[in-house]
Amino acid sequence: MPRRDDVADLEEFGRFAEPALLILVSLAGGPKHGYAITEDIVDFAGVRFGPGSLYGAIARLESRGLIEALEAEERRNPYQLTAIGEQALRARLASMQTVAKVGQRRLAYA
Amino acid sequence: MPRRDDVADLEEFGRFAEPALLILVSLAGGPKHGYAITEDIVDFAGVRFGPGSLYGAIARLESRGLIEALEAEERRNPYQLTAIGEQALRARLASMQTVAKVGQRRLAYA
DNA sequence: ACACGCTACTACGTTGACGGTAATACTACG
DNA sequence: CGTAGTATTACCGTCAACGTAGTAGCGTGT
Repeated sequence: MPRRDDVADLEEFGRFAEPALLILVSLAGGPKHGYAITEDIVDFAGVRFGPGSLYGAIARLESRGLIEALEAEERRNPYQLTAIGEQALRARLASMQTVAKVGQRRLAYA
Repeated sequence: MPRRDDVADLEEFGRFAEPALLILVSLAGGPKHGYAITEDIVDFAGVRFGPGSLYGAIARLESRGLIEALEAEERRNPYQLTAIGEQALRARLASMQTVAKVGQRRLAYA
């Protein structure tokens, strides 16, 4: 039962996909390789990244030590969260929720 | 220019300030001019934007019809959310919370 | 045996959002 | 009258985001 992105038009202001964050969230569910991450993100966020966005973001996350490569099997390059990456994700999600709550409270009184 | 690998900077890995979103949240609390928006964002998000980030983002938001200029008083250029901007913000905050919840649930089982 | 789609990437090029610095100008305070 | 705060415009470099194209193995049907 696929829930299509019917609000995609509204989401479409600017670049707001935030590949890096979504990749971290995906890896929070366990190690995955690139393609599996893409599919996972489609499932939980309704956004599909092209290879350019995906592997670009993965490379940046790795160079910053937020994720790390596991041993490659066949053509697959699996990655997992590092301890730093997990901490960073936790902090990031918390501040996201704070902002979201502030915004929603303000919208309620508007 | 304090660029270049500040790895353990958990609060901001990469560019994650998202001026546009924070400006919309700020304006959800009522019309404001640029400087007031900056100070408001410092209060509720703990982030201070330089003029380049702020007025750049404002210009983009206006050209996309998410915010609109009010009559200027003295040197101040106040802005307010448009109906589209409000809808967009609502949708955006909702999807942010969804992602945040998925992430936190996954981290809990890790 | 061949085409087709799915998997899983690599390589490359563009662009514009982001964020910094500098400059401007007005006001208020001691 | 210098300094701090207010409020903005102008300018510019950088890199994340994102698209497109190409490569290549595997499986399934016809």
